[in-house]
Amino acid sequence: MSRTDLPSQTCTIARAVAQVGDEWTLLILREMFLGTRRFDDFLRLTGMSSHLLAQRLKKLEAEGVIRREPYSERPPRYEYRLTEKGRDLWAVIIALKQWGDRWLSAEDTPVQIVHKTCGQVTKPQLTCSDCGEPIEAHDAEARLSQPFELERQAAGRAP
Amino acid sequence: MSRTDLPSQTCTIARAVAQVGDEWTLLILREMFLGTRRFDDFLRLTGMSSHLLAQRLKKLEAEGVIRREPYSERPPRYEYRLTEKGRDLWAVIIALKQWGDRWLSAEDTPVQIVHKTCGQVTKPQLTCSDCGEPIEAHDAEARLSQPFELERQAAGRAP
DNA sequence: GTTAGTCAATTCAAAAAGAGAAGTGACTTC
DNA sequence: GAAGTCACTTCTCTTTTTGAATTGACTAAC
Repeated sequence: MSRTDLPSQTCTIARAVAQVGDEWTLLILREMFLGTRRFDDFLRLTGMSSHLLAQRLKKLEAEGVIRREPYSERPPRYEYRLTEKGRDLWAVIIALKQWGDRWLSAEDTPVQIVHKTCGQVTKPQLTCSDCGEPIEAHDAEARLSQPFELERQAAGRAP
Repeated sequence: MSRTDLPSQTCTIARAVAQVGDEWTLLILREMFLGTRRFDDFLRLTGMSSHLLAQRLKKLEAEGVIRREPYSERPPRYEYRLTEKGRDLWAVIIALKQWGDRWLSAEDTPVQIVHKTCGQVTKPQLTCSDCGEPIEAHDAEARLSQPFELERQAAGRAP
């Protein structure tokens, strides 16, 4: 199986990975959340090649994660903005950031998150939607749906 | 700049992306959190090539995300387990899952998360560590450290 | 005591993706 | 009218990925 088959999987993690789970896409999203909107700023700030950037922006637009908007007619100029679907990826980027801050940083974190509502610097954490307590890997148990369970048992075997 | 330069960046998101931000690594992590431990189960359940799997497992081991442990001496057999650093990536995988469930799923979610402490099916959400309220992109403001800000201004220009 | 099977890989050739430099077109500013 | 900006596209070269086959150290079945 190749990466191009990921979108057709049942697993929603695999599908999410197919849409945004590569190095450059994640960096583009980081820049989006830092307020970057323009092609050459993405180029400059991510260091990726223009070829790749153009390709990824097209893919993200086709998926509905970002939209391309003219901000000048003459000369024709475009900028890129997150859609609601795109903005919803914030949790993914923040989760990566928290992990990076904890495990990969020598000094202080390069980016702090301020919660506008309460005004404080915050370290967003995952909490249970039911009881509100913070939740980590060992507090949780995964329960597979029956179709998904069957699909997994069948995987990799001759039919 | 190539992907191989990502680990040397100041940004902890870029560093995190360099360690775990690719398609197959994210799928391996999904399997880890579902309890998969053995080489051929990863092969079967992710559909990736054995070459890639061996390579990624080595990289993750070198980074300290997983560890390789013998579970049988004769014949020599190994299994892979998450380290604490690896288990801490749970938030990333869950964030991807929630996004996938919301935006990419036709039917019910294939995987439910049960909070062992309270016994309920939960949809983990990011909350502010200070006030405890749920937090999303528009509630937050990024504040860059000065060194990082300067690095960004300098990026892509001749020195 | 062969023969088949399991598991954890490694090897190899072909195909796909990425990197880096250069070029393009529609303008604006000096 | 020359130079610069922005949003790309094109080109070649290199690296990575794919997919199939193979290996080696065993065990279990006949």
